[in-house]
Amino acid sequence: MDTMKIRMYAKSEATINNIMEAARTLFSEKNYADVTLAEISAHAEVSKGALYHHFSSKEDLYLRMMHHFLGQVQAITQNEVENSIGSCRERLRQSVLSFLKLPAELHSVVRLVRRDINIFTDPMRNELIRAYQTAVPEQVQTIITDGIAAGEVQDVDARLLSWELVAIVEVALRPYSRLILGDPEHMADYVVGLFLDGVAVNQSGKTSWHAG
Amino acid sequence: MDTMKIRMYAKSEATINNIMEAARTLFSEKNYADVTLAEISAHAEVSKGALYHHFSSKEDLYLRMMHHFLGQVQAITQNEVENSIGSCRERLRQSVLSFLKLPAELHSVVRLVRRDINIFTDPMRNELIRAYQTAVPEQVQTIITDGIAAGEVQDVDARLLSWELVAIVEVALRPYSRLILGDPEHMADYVVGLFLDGVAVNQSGKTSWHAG
DNA sequence: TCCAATCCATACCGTCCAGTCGGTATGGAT
DNA sequence: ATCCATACCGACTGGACGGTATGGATTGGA
Repeated sequence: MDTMKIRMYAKSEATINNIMEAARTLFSEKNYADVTLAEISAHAEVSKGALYHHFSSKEDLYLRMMHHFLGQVQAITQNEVENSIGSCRERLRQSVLSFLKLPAELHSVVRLVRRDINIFTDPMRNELIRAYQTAVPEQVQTIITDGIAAGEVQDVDARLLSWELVAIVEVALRPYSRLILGDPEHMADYVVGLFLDGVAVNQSGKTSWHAG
Repeated sequence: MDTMKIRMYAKSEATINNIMEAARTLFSEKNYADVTLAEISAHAEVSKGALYHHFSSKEDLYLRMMHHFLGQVQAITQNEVENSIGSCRERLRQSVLSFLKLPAELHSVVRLVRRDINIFTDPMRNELIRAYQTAVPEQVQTIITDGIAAGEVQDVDARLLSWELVAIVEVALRPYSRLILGDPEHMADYVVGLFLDGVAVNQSGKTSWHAG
C-alpha cells in the first residue's frame, strides 16, 4: 500500500484534524441535526469548501470522526486487556479502571456514539455499532470468556454479560453517580462488585464489596 | 378546574388520539428531526391544520404524547409496586416482570424517551427526564429503599441502584438478549439474579440463580 | 332555526442548511 | 520557468419543513 505514490501535504493533515476536533466537540454539545457544517467549519477555522474537499458529506464526516476516536479507545483498552494478569476479578477491575481513566474527550465520544446509534438508518447504523462494539464491549468479553472457562464466572452468554457490564459502567459515569461514587478507583470497585457479587446482603459475613 | 366550561367534542378526542398514535409510531421508527408534521398528519389521516389546532408545536406534540403514554406506564407499574408483597427479592421480581409484560407499544415509548432525552435542551429535557423517572426508576427505588431498611440489600444509594437495575433490564430487552434469555419469566430471574447476586461463581454451593 | 364556537382543510410563507460550483493559491515535479 | 494536482475559499441554490392565514364545514346550545 505504501508503494502507491500518495503525496502527504502536512497542511492538509492539520486541516483534517481541526475539522475532526471541531466535529467531536460540537456533536457532543448538541444533537446531530442541530450541528451545521457552517458551525463546524467556523469552529475549525477553515472554510466550508475545505470541509467538503476532505469529507464527502456530513455523514461521512461524522463516521470518519467516530472511527478516528473510537480507534484510539480501542487501541488503549485492547492493550490493557491483553496485558492484564491475575484472576478474572482483578482483570476486570484493571480494564474498567483503565476505561474510567480515559481522557474526557474519549469518554465524550463513547457517550456520543451510544447516543446517536439510534438516529441513523441501517447502512450507517451498523457501521457505528461495529465500531463501538469493537472498541469497548468486545474487550470486556474476552476477560469474561476466560473467567467462565476458569470457573470463576457463571456460564451465561459472555456477550450478553459484557453488555451488562458496559451498561453498569455507563450508569456509574453519570453526573449523579459520580457524586456518590467518587474517584475512578472507588467506581471500579463498585462496578466490579455489583457485577460479580450483586447488592444482596451476604449472610455468611463475607466482606461486602462496597465497604472501604 | 373542572368548574371551567370545557365543551367536549367527541370528534376532537378521536382526532387527538389518532395524532398521538401516529406520533408514537413515527417517532419510534426514526429520529425526531426526520419525522415531519406532514407525515404525522398523513399517518393520522388528518390535516396539518387539525394538528396545529390541537397542538401548538412539534415539541408540544412530542411532549404531550410522552406524558400520555408514560402516564400509562406509571399507572401500571406503580399499582404493581404498591401491591407487591414478600421479600425484597420477590417484590423486585414481581415489578420487573410486570414491566417486562407491558404491551409492546409502551415498551417502545420507554425506549423512545431514553433515546431522545439527550436531543432536547434544558427546559424540555428536564420535563422528559422527570416524566421518565417518575414512570420507571422511582418505582423500583421504593422497593430498594425498603430492602435496604430491612437489611436485605447493601446500603448503597437507592437511586443509583434503581438506575442500575433499569439499565440491566434495558440490556435484557435488546433483541440479542431476548434470544438468550427467552420469555419474561426467565428474563426476570436473570435480571434480579444479576442485580442481587452477581455473576461470580459462588463457592459455598448455593444454587446459582441462572440455573433452571 | 339560528348563531357562535369549535374544528379542520388548503394554500402559502420564511427560514434554514446541506451540498455545489466557479474560482484562486500553493508547492512540488520536470 | 512552466505545469498541474492538490488545497482551499465563499457566494449561491434548491428544496425541505415548521409554522401561519384564511375560509369553509360541523357541532351543540338557545
